[in-house]
Parts: sequence; structure tokens; C-alpha cells
Amino acid sequence: MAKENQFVEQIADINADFPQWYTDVVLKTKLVDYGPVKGTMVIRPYGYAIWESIQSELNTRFKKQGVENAYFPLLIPMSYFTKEAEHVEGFAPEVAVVTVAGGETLAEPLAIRPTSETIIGTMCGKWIQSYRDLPMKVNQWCNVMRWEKTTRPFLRTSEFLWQEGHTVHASSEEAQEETLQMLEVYKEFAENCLAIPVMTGRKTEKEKFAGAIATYTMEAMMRDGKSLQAGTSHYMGQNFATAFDIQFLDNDGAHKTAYTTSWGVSTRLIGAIIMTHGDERGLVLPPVVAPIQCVIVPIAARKGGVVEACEALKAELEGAGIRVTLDNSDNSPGWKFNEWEMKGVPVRIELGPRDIEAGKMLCARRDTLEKTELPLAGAADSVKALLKTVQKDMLEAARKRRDERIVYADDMAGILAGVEAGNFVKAGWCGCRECEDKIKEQTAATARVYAEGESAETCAVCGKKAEHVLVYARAY
RNA sequence: UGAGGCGUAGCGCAGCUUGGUAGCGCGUUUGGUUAGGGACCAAAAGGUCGUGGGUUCAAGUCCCGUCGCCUCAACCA
Repeated sequence: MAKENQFVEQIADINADFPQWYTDVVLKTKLVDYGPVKGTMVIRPYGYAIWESIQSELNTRFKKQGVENAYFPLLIPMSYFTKEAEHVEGFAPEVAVVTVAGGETLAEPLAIRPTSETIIGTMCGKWIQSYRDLPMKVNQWCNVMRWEKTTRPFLRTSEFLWQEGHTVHASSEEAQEETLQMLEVYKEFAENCLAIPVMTGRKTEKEKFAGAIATYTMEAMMRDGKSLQAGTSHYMGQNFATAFDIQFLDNDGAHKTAYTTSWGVSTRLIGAIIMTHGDERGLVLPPVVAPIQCVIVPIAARKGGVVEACEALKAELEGAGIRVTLDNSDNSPGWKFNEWEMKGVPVRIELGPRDIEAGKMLCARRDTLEKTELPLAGAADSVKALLKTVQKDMLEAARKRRDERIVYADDMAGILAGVEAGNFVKAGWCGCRECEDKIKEQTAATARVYAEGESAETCAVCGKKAEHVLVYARAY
């Protein structure tokens, strides 16, 4: 019981105080620390390693789609933002601006990019002349800055890391297809790499990106039932191409304006991983992106042969491409178990004199806490298989948790009750802005995404004929 | 922007009502004993009490100012 209490002191109870649990977990597992400037965070090695895995997985997928990586400048002339009316209106309040440099006031203030449509649009306008230059698909990994008032590590910070892909196309159809294609890439990545089930679809006019014709999103349900926008893909139509003069000479000899898209995911995905899979003991990381996939804890390490056996096992697993750590620290085994569980390592192997004598190892899964004895012979294959199983089971478990919390409502009271219970609520919508606003006012929930392919009789707010079904949830 | 709360050792806190030697737990360092779910013993290091001023023989404590952070609300691709 005393031990139980000691454990509870480490991190807040996930069920009683989810926000505190989140803060405790990100700090205590050393994923992040706060920066000195409000709203900034330091991504520590353990957190950054997750980001590197995300980058690696996504780069492979982007390249398959014919996207090339590039880098555009951090500073953007303020005047660029004013070229697209909706865009400037949407971003102006949160843009940080450099006004002094080299000891002098600048003739034109420079925005620290909150997103790069304006500068990439400008450059594409310069580079594209012919239909032969299309499609053009570039992506950049970079930092962006948005001066947010309320911030939380990974979920919303003043500065964050992301990738932003930008594509330019000759036709509307092709650009729209690209938008949906990239959304599909994100979904496949989220489910297979992060083990996060996502709902994909279109955003309402109210919720779409400033300057877009259509915004598509992937929404994930967090442990507390709130929704997290985990990635977006925007179809810009000719809005930005017109503003930044992206024109090309088509094969029919006519000058035409291009069509553009943009799509992005950020370090917020790390927050999504934490809040989708975490439990009362801390992090639960999906094997594909876990910085450490397997930790070996020696038992009675001073007894003859234990350290040697652990090192041999480590070498074998490493040789098989498994990211493995041997914990040779002086802490007690029990301390190590709890520590590595808090850090979310998918598989733990306990190896002591008894095991070595019997030619076995004790494998503990982080996701189910299940322990199995496996033969030491062929350890690499069996650990690999176990990691695969954990990855798959984590997705299924998350999907089950989410699906149990998707409910339907046909009036405002139903939506309110639904979201208060921590559900995603599907409800009919007439399509008007007033009804959407009313739901936000009365329930604090927003329309996350269109529930595509579903229909309802009436709008849950006004009772008129429903044109669509929306998914409502409280969101991060 | 509105309301409330908090700044004392690396972290978490007590001390303030009623002014009088700067405390506790965890962590850290050293040595030893331990080891299959957060071990134990012994010793040690670590502080301009957020900051500026005032009252006083004397301020962590009382008074005034100021800065920062947190929570809730509002705002927010």
C-alpha cells in the first residue's frame, strides 16, 4: 500500500485529473521541458527521438507521392500576408513580427512564419511558367510561430515543429485529388505507425483554414473523450495562386492560373500519442515510433554471468534492428520496472540467474502489462514478433475505446449530454452557420468533421431538414 | 481582457495568523549492505526566501509597488 502511494505521487491520477496527468507525464518522462519564454518548450532527446521516427516514416511516404523536401526562409515580408484577404485575417492576431534588426528599425516589418503559403506561393509563381513544370510538390520540415494565449506542451505552443507540404497543379480536379490523397497518407500513417485510429473528412466553413476552399482533417479521440485535430489537408483552389500570381502557359497556348494544396502535421502528434495510449502508469508508446522498443532489466546483476548474458542478448536484439537498452543502473529492479513503464517502452525483458539457467527470459508487454516466459534461443525473432503484436493490439484497443464513445443525438440536449460524458456525438445539421454557432455556445463542443456517407432526418438545433451529419466533440 | 491562486534548496512543500539562529520529504554526492514490482544504514553538499522600496533594534513573516507563473472564463487554421 505504501508503494502504491509512492507511485501515485509520481504522476496524477489519469481518471481524476487528466490535464495534470498529461503535464506530469511529459515532464517526468523527459519528453519536454518548458522554455524561458512563455509558451515555448524544449523538446528533450527522448521526445525528439519520437519526432525523428515520425519524420522518417512520413518522408518515405511523401517521396512515394513524388514530393521533394526543400527549405524556405523563416522571415516573410509582412506585405505577403496582406495579399490573401482571408489568410491575413485568420493569422494576423497570432503573428510575431520582427521590427528591429542590426540595431535599426526595418523599413518593412518581417513576420516570423506562422505557416508558409505566402512565401512558397511567391517562389512557385517565379518557378512555374509552363504546364510542363506541373505538378510541383514540395515539403518542408521546419518550425513555425503562432503567438498563442493558452499553451500546453506539444498540443499548443508558441513555436512548434511541423512539416508543411505544398503542391501546385494544372487543374482543379488534380489538386482536389492530391488533397484527399495526402489525407489518406496521413490516415494510414496515424493508424499503422502511431496506432491512433482517426476520423477523416471535411471541416465546416467555420472551422476551415484561413484562405482555403476546403479543409480536410483527421480527428483523434483522446483518453478523456476530447478530440484532437491531428493533421489537416487543404484545397486552396485558385485563392493563393491568384494572390501570388502562379500562372502557367498550358498546352493549348492559353495562360492559366494554377490550383494549390497544402497539408501538415506537427509535433502535436506526440501529444496525440501520449493522450491516446497513456494509462495510470504513464506513457504507452507504439513500437514503430518508440525511441526504445525494448529494455533489458538485469536481476541480481552482481551474480555471475547475469551482466554477460544481458549484454549478449542486447547485442543479438540490436543486430536484428531492434532499438534496445540495457539498464545497468544501480536502481532496484522494482524501481526500473516502474520507471520504464512510465516511459512507455513497449517491451521489457527481465533476465536473472534463474532465467539464464533455464534458457529463458521474462517478457513484459507495456500495453497489457502481460508477462510471458520465452526461450532465449531465437530471442530476436520472438521480440520482433511481440513488438508487432503490441503495435497491432494498441491500434485495436484504441479503436475499441473510441468506437464505444461515438454516440448519436437528435437534439441539443442529446448533444450536450453526449459531449459532457466525453463522447463524439454525431448529429444532423441543416448546414447553416447559426445552428453550428449555437452548438458551440451551449455545449462548448465544436463540429470536428463531416460524418461522410451518413444521413439524418433533421437538424439537431433547428429541426429543419438535415443536409449533413456532423461529428461534435470538445476539442484541444 | 475578467476572476482567483502561487513564487522559500534541483523537485514538492511547511514556516507568515502572533517579526527573534532557514526547516521537512524526495532527489544529488560518498561509503557499505542489498536486488524477480519504486531497498536499507551512515555521512555530506545544497538558500541573496521572485524583485524594488518602506516600517522596525530585528522582516521569509507586517505595509506599498513591481515582475513572473498557474487555474477558470473569454479569445483562438
